[in-house]
Amino acid sequence: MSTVRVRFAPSPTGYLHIGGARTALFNWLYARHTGGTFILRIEDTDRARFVPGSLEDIFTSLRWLGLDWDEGPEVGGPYGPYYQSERLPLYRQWADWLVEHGKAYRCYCTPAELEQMREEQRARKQETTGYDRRCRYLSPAERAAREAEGRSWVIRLAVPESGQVTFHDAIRGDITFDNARLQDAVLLKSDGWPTYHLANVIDDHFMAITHILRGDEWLSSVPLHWHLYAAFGWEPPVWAHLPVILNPNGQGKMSKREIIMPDGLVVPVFVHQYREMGYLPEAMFNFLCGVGWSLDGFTEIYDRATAIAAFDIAQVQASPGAFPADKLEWMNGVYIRRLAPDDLWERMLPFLAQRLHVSETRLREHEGLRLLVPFVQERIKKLSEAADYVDYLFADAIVIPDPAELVPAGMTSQTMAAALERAAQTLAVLPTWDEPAIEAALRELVTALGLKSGQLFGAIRLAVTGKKVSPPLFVTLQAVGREPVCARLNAAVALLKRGT
RNA sequence: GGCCCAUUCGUCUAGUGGACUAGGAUGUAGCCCUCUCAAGGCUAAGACACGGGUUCGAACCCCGUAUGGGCCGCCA
Repeated sequence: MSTVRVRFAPSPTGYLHIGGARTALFNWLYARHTGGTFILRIEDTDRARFVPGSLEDIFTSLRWLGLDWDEGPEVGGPYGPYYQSERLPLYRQWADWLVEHGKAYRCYCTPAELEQMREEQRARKQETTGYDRRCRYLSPAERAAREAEGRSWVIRLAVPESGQVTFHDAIRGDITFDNARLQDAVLLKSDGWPTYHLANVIDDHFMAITHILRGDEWLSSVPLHWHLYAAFGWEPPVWAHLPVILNPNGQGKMSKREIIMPDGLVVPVFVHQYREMGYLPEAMFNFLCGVGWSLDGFTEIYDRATAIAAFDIAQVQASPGAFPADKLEWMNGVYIRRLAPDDLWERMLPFLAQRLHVSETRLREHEGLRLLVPFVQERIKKLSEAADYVDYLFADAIVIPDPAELVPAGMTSQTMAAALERAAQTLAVLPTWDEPAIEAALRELVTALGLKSGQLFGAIRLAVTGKKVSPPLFVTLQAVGREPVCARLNAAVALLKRGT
């Protein structure tokens, strides 16, 4: 029994996309499930579309998700090199082999000629468009003439012009195509570099790939690949075409750039963007598993080991699905709440430092901040949101744009000013400055003044934090500290008195 | 336009001929809790695209229609 060997084969033409990450994940899951090998191969045959930095991004994003590769860049392996740009002689050798054996041929058409041909086909409204094989049946003399002219050429595969090809897809079952619809695809470009089709088939063969799990957009090129394997006399691997991920609104393949939803919500498409927004890698991993696959139909939260144990290609969804952005939001919140407070603290620090413009060192020394972490934890869905719940800790003074908001229904500026004054006086002389003492004192004050707790507490919250929403009040006051609390309360009192 | 793939609550999905009065999750709405917002608990509405077959019996098998998606490059 041969061991499973799967690969993720991105091209460095952009940052790691959510769709690519899901493809990588399913390959990785299958490898880990079967005890097989997960290979990373870089398909850098399109020099024109190379994007600087994309390679590094692919590596760091994969590692961030915990998708470690057993063979490939930076780790090596017995089937290298793992960059296609370093395997050029192989492709040329086998392309020539195909020509020598009559399976492929040199085509001397220029891009301009091909464009003109397509133009004519469109004008005629021809049913089948594409290369008309004009160079396939050149006589030896014609061929020699073109060679003598020194014309550049590409190598095209000579696919059968009739008959059918039927192949098996591990997710969709048997699929049949008519050969008549196939193109004599270019295998080797005029610059001597291979196209995807050639390089992919040769590498998969020589890297002993057993299963190809890739995006659905490749399904229609399987017949071509099938004929390539046949021409070489090689055994094809098992194909499994993963459903494409659609935009969150279900319309169209997920964009290559960020998506703006009708309600203004921005949905990023690159893995690094999610990392930067404060999504947890374990949440992202769990979430991605659920796009096109389901553990058991009812368990939503599960770890890597559970996913690995249960993963099965045959259970992968065949139909395309929208990117469930709202579910990711929820799931990240679940993972944040599950974190040990110390763990969350460490992960939050870089985000806080960036948003609050305060050094991590100073953040670490801030006892009040540390005190609020558990309360922030159950309120945020992304690490980047934490700053919104603690920024007032680092403010010199609180700005209350609208003093009227300090005064709830049933109260006046005067009564509230008096109440806040009493609160400040009470808190100023509390024997101890901690949450139970603060709560006891303020609840007592509420009773003494004949108020509802919400009336007073809401005003104190606004006066001290500048916000209507914050972590629970008493621990928030403790975190802010006695001096600033009293100062801010008194500032609010002054504001109210000035307003009347 | 041609070819190929797909079609279960708004969305992600369970379901592989009888256990389906179609399950879970998210989202939405309501209630409880409550100092705000969350979290948590409870409840509600919400789907087998349509039409034909096959079968004692169909979400599940077959055909057609519709709809969605993918591909038709010297891109991957």
